[in-house]
Amino acid sequence: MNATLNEQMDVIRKGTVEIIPEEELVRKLEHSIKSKKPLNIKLGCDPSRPDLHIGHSVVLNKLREFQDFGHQAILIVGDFTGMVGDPTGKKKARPQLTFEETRENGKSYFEQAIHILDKEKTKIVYNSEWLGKLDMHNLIEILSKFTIQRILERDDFTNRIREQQEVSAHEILYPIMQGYDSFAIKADVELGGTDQKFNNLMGRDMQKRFGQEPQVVVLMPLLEGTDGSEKMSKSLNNYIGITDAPKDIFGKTMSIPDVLIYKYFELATRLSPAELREIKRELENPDNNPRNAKRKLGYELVKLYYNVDTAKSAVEEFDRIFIKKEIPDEIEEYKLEDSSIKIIDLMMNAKLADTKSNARRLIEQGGVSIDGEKVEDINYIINYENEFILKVGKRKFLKIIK
RNA sequence: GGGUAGGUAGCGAAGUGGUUAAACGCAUCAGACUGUAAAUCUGACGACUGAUGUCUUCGGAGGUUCGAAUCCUUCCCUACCCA
Repeated sequence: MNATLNEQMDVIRKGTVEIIPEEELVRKLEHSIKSKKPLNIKLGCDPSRPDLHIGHSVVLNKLREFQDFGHQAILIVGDFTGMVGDPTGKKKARPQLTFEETRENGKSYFEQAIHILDKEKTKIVYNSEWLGKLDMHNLIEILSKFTIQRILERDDFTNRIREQQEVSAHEILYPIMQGYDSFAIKADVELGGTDQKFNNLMGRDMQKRFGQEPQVVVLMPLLEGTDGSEKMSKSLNNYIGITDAPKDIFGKTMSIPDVLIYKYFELATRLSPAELREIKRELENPDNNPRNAKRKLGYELVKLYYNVDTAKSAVEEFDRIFIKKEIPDEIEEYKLEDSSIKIIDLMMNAKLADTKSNARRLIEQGGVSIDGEKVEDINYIINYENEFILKVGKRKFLKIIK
């Protein structure tokens, strides 16, 4: 807790879309510094999808930054909402989770999140602890403080009503419940993606109406996935998982479009504002190859989720394969059963192609080579003499042994 | 319960009796180029087959027809509207 107000604000402001309202945050921080009391930083997490990717990391990184300044991180697992089954959005109603599942998912979320967060300074709570205890009287008391108009202001609801899509009655309770969470844990700050704006503001309202000092809402941008256009998500397969293998984290990073490089630096790494300014300057200089910036980005990400050495070897490996076009130093081995086999069958057996047509296609298109020599003949029969390297496409290597 | 619109390959979406394994877009994969697994360009993209070719697909099941994703019957499912 030694950082000054300006130091804290400089870091906290980094990458945010909106801080509502910023003056209040300043005031809270001032007070916290003076009284040496940490702020309660709230982050709600969805209990249904436990696979974290760097899209989730945007908000977690921000939380970590707060922690590093000595503040108290509180992860709220929305198990109560999870048990009800959240139908929000256009997708089908989410499956209702059992109590055990919500605990399991919460645990799994936590285990992944501590790759980013400071374990010692992270509190994890389940909102059923308080929501499950409310009775009808309490609910009526809460509801009486809000109007339907206010709740329907949420874009999502307005749009769906206009488009004549259904809005379930209990859905309007979700913002209320989330807002109540803020009250229950006395949140000073709530973090969220821009899509959470309404819900997070609801927390402010709730606290005000119950006579508590309202939280400040810190909104982070949504991060586009490796395809460069859609929001990162597992279902679109454009994600970089925080538990992905180092070479995958690095490789996927190298495949993001150039325009996203800075955004990733800003949101997915925890570089300091000064370091970010340096990156920005380098990117703006046309003499610099953006590849190098991206290489550094990949390095930073691997370092974040593994360590410096792993990050270094990921870079070296990449250079070797894609810049020098050599072969990687560790190649998976495949044990050959027969001493003579058709190339197509070998590709099938080794799972380098899912169908024979596909294997044939790869050969026809010149994507297959043996020890660096392109295979031209679809019917090529391999007579095994010595171990050799089979390469399919740009990045699939297999050492064939016997 | 009634009405309407639909269910086509990974997704989106054409096609409404015959060169239709099925346009097009996206995604994917390969190649070229490059500054990278970026961008751009080219190609492939149901399965099997060395090639010619063969076989199985258009929600399910039946049927009409020389011939159906396209017509008929029936069943299932989805969306919206009315009650």
